[in-house]
Amino acid sequence: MAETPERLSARPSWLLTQLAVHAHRLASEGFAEAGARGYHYRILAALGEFGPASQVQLGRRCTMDRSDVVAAINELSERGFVERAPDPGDRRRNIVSLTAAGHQQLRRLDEALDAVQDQLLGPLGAAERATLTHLLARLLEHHAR
Amino acid sequence: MAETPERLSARPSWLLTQLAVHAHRLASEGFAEAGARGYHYRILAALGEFGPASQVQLGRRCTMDRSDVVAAINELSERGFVERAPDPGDRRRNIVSLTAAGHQQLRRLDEALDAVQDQLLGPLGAAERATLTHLLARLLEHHAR
DNA sequence: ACTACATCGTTGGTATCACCAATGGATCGG
DNA sequence: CCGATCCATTGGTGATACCAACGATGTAGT
Repeated sequence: MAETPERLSARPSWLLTQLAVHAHRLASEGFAEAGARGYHYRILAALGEFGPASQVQLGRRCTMDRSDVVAAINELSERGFVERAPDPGDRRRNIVSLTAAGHQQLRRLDEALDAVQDQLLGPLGAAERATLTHLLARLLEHHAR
Repeated sequence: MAETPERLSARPSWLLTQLAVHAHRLASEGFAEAGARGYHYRILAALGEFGPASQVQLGRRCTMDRSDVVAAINELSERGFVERAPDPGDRRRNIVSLTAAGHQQLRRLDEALDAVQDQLLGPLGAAERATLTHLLARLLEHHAR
């Protein structure tokens, strides 16, 4: 009983979106322990890898809308993880950069997210994980063209 | 430029959730042409495959919260796609069933969703699609245990 | 130089999905 | 018969993903 209709369970779009729900839940739980959420991690990750950036740049790198970047940075700066400074070369822009506490938070969230991968991929062996990752990466690149 | 941080792009949870965004967008566009959304399709699909059911049953089969089932059925019944009738054998329950128009809408949405699968899986060959589907199905079953 | 256009941050929305708590009516176990 | 449970419903919340519009600023065309 409580069977899922085959119309759903046989379709890749269903498998993908439903599994994403579980992935999102696992990640959210990990982030919540550090008082963060997905958008915060994206911003911190982009700053940690590419260095200080404008908010539009962050939006592009994180696949986030500009308005959502504003809110995320507000929250991150309230907690002292990032700093906003006016760009002297272009006064329309803000330059957002990581603080020391921000680096620390990023490392913390990194660890939490690593644990999530294992939970998510659960019963899959190393070769299967690689296959899945590769297929997903190809598809994502195709759709993000 | 506009590169995605490797912390994100290298993680299966990121690939999965981001690809799910694309899948959801494609499906939503398909559904929108018929004036529907995901929850509506789930309910129609469950009714079409398993026949009339109570709302709790529908919630279990569609992975939906009871309160969301209420709202979806309200909208579906306003459009004449489903009917609510009291269960004579248990007056706590409603028996929800498909109308003729509901069957037709289900077929319509089925076609739209089939087209979505092709768009979603884009560049993948048949064997790759099967591999991906199989891996996703195994993981989903694991998490839905 | 002046005008038209584009860009950036910001505000203030909307939709979808997922989930939770509480209520009142109905049913069932003991 | 009474307490526990089940069901539908109401009324919320949070996260993600969007969109439109505004003012300030910068750039390009003429």
